Amino acid sequence: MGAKILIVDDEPQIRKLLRVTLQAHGFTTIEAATGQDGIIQAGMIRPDLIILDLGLPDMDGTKALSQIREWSVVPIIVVTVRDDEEGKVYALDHGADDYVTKPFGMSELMARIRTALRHVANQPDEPVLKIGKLTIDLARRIVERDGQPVRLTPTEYDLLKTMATNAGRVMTHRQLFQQVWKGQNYETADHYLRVYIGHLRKKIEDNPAQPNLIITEPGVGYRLVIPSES
Amino acid sequence: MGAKILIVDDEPQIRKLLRVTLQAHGFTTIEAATGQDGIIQAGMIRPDLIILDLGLPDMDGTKALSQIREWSVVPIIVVTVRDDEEGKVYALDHGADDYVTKPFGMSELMARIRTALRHVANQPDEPVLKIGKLTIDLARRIVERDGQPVRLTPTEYDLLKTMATNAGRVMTHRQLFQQVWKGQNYETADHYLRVYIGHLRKKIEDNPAQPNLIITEPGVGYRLVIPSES
DNA sequence: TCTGGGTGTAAAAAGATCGTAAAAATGGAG
DNA sequence: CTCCATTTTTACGATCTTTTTACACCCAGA
Repeated sequence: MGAKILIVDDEPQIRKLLRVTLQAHGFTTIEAATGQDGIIQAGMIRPDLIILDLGLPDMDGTKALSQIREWSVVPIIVVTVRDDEEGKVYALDHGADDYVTKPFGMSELMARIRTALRHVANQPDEPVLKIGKLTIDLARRIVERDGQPVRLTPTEYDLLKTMATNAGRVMTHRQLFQQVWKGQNYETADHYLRVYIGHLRKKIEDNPAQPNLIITEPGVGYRLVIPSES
Repeated sequence: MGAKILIVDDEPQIRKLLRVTLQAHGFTTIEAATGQDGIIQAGMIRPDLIILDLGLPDMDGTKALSQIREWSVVPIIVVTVRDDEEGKVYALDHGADDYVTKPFGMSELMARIRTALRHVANQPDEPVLKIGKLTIDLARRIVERDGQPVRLTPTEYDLLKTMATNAGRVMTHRQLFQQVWKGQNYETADHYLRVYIGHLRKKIEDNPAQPNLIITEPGVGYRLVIPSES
């Protein structure tokens, strides 16, 4: 996942424990020992989640909570030794997204972090390749040319995909063949390629007879040019 | 505020306690004593939040949790006597938004309810999909075409649901089969698909012979097109 | 001008996949 | 047990892809 998590706690051993565990779960961690520093870091780094200890030396943790909430909706999980119900209610009503009492189980905290992150779940951007007037949406398996969808057969699509993911680079006959016709022995290979390159050109080139997208490198292979070149 | 809250708990005295307290705070309450009834109520009433006891007589509470999560993003606060960490992690990772252990303080629960409601306050997520002239109400399990209800068998519905929740995207044969025929081995799979895609087309396409909703991507799978495309 | 490797189109044959109807099996309700 | 809706299986023709075959091309170099 790799979300950035800001740890605001004055006890070094707690910070270390959190840091190690979080990093073991694939998160990136930033640390702050004081409320003041925590607020600054929250503004600078823009973490995806904040773990906030209420028992800070320089200021009341709830103060830090309120200050961060003035401009940010980042999920904040409050972690504290105080177990009084009043404190929980206060923190939750002042913007905390969860409240965990020390000592807490690490796996529970991790689950609560996942839950909090889920609330702001904006699914990661889909990989969309853009090469000139060509758009290739790998997740949706959609190819568009000037916004118009282009119908491709599986082999055509695979071929275009491998060239697009290596756009600007020359792909040798052998490389293309092995990527598209997986695990078949190289026989009439470059003839297949010629046929399918032909199909592709007919479908995505303005003028298939004079291709300016799929360039042939004689004796070597083919190359999908990226727009800056002509 | 007046949010509707569904209470799913088999103990009448707990339900009463929750009902009285919640109503005192201005909430509207609905009650269910069993998991089965809870799931039905969740679909019928569309509560703004659900309080779910895991210790239900008729079914495992986590089962109910998962079922509701299939079509709804309503906040669910799990309330239970079980205090084991494993259970907490499991529930949180399966869609619960919070986990409170009995006995709990009422004011804390109220604060956690307010926090949970805050999360969905600014993202009204209707569990109703609209794709062209097709309307799919995931909560009520109702499909309409031009306002006319469409009768679907369970398998047909599951198939349409998985395609609709991934509208615009190509679903491979394998993906569709695993979603709809859960945990069966891939054998005559794509044949089942052909048959059921045929059924669906007959029921939702204007002209089943020339489908413009469920289009087949030969060699790959099927795609439910979203209206902007033709 | 002829020759030959590498290349580009077209269209055929071969092969795989797809759509439909309808029969057989399954399973739940009464 | 019987009925009925649904699912699974069977069968076959239609359609789409891939592979194969055929031939024209361009451009060196002899």
